[in-house]
Amino acid sequence: MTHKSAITIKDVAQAAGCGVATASRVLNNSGSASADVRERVETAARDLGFSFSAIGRALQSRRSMTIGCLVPSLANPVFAEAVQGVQAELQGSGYQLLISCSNYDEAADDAALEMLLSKDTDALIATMVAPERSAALQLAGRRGIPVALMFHDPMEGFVTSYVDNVEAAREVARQFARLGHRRTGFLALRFSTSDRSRNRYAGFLAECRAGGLPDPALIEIGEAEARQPDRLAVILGQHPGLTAIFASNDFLAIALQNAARLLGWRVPQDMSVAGFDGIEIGRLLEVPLATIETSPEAMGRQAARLLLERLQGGAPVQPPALSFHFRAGATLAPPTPGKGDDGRVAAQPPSAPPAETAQQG
Amino acid sequence: MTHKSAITIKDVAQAAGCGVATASRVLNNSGSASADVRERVETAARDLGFSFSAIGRALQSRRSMTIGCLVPSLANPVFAEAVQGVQAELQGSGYQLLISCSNYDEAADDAALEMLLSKDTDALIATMVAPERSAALQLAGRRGIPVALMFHDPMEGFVTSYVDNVEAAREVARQFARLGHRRTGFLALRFSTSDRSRNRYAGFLAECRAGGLPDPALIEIGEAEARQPDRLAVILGQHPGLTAIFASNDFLAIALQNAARLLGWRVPQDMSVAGFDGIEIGRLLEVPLATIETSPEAMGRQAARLLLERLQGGAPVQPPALSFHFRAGATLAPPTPGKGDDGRVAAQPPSAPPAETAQQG
DNA sequence: ACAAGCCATGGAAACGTTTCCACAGGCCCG
DNA sequence: CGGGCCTGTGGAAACGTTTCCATGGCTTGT
Repeated sequence: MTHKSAITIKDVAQAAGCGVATASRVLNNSGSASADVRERVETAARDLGFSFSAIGRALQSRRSMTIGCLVPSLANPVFAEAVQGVQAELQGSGYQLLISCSNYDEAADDAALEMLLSKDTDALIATMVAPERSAALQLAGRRGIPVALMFHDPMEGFVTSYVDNVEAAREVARQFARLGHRRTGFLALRFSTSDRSRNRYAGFLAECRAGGLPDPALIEIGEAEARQPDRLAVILGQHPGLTAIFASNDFLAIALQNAARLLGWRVPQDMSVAGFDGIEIGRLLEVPLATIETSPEAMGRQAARLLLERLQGGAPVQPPALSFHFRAGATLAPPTPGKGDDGRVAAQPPSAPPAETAQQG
Repeated sequence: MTHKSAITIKDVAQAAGCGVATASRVLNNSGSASADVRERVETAARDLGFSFSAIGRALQSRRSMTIGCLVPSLANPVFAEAVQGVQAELQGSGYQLLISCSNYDEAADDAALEMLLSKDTDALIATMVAPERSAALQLAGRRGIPVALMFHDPMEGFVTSYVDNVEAAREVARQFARLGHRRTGFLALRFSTSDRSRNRYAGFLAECRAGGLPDPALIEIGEAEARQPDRLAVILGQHPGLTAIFASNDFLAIALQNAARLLGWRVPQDMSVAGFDGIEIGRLLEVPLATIETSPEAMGRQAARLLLERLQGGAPVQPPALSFHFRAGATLAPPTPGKGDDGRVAAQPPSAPPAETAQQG
């Protein structure tokens, strides 16, 4: 108790007057032991305040009971929630979570993964800049370490927990089109380092084309513009003809509205906006945000479950994409005739009330 | 490479035709070795794809190079950012982060801490429901494991990284009073499990009294009310006389405005609102949120730094509280005369323009 | 009453690493 | 030319645990 530490099973065995093997059996409830010695060992362990050394155990069992988790950043609530989901699912399984962040840096990604691997993690969960190029990820696979990806589309050799960004983005495009929007834009943050962002654009673009609409404008911005409304406003001002913009995430969608306000544009009258992710605050705003609702928490849970199954000997099996859900919001309305656009009225004016939801998955 | 795994230093030594001791010395650049054998060992290690087993090392060195971190939940961006700060500060130190969440449950708190301890973590960072009652925390202290708290006020026997919630809340009360508000309220979520919430109320109450104002109404709500605007509106409707409400965090402040809207109250004309934390979205809203800005990221970084210093042999030293900053916002205005209140005009009408900021720490 | 089996038990090996120690050879200096 | 001292090297112990195996005593069935 008052000692520095270091009460090993050897101390317990000595205090109980038995061998370490016996003490181990008693404390693990494995093998047999007489009531007598069982009592002595348990008392000794309690009195000495003994607790197992996970390291000793790990060394002998070749399992660290640790799962490594790599995400771009915990400052992004989407990833934080996913990790929370992983954590929740791991509760009670005996596995602990070792986390690492890459800050959206591809080199850091690989380095962090290697670090986790060198820590003898029993399994890995990762969201990366470019999983398809990651040497460390390949290495993990070759070593037979179970790996689950999160947020990424299915990829040869790895299971993943994901939402179909392409399909979700198509849904947004359909909503825009149904309201009569023709000149649209896609506002992207971290386009080069996020396959999610790229997939959303790809889906949006594909559906616009499928609907006979002009290609959406791709507006790429950096961190700085995202958090400085005046700078974002300048960029937005360079795209005057757009009547609806799809932002690659909800935070961006809110920042976008702020920038629009600086330009004197009203949402949704002068410009419609849709986001992605479905963060809860979006629902509470004075003008509720139209967005694609997803559940990062469920994604984390699923990824963790996939790993646990494999750790228990199951075969890797790729589950279907998680469902998403279009959340209607007041940031979305038909374009004001004559404003910005080329003046043509939408081919299909919104006769039906806006669909509340679209399910997929 | 194609093997399951398990290339140990023994294999490297064998391949290089030397003893394991020599291989260890070469690979660690400790002790001496001839250029000849050095070359052979390095080649062998590279060819075999050898990497050290952290477990073997930990067992022998008695240091796991792992730091445990316990927070209530990663779904709360405040804690997620703090962990991100911890993570960032630990980068390059060689320490890895083992995280656990208690979901605001006191029993889970203690269990999780014990779990982390049993994993042989070299140090601990924790935010708990009740650190002063935690047996596991005491145990860690007795074992000589460096511990740093986060978000908690200084506490005998432990260093902590924190912001002075009492003082910050007093600042909010002063801002309210300066604008002429008299009948105020404090909206609290998780009052019983969060000393932060309680301290904020305590400071708010103290300053109201110091300013000769009536005691603020304490409005406690649960998770359910926080995320269902209609239910929150019902509760809010039971407190008709209040002209300004201080919400214990920004999310709550936004939900509160939503509820007010449902009641037909305008913010700030019918009711002023202030939050706490300073989340970024608050700045981007159409009606920017008045709040206390803090930096959870800095808190995490500081906590991590404290631990690293102690792990390098430094003595524990309690740093001063981190600074906070009152962020003015459009949710705050003088009360409309005659509305709700007892009709008396504030003793000190706001002659000076609202102070932009208040610094502390 | 004796063989066969079961139960309780402890010694020892193994896991992967670092480090202490011992040993051998070569060098310098007296 | 011999003693002391570095340098390079490898064997072995230690870290804390689990598990294999051997041992010895006891029970059970014939």
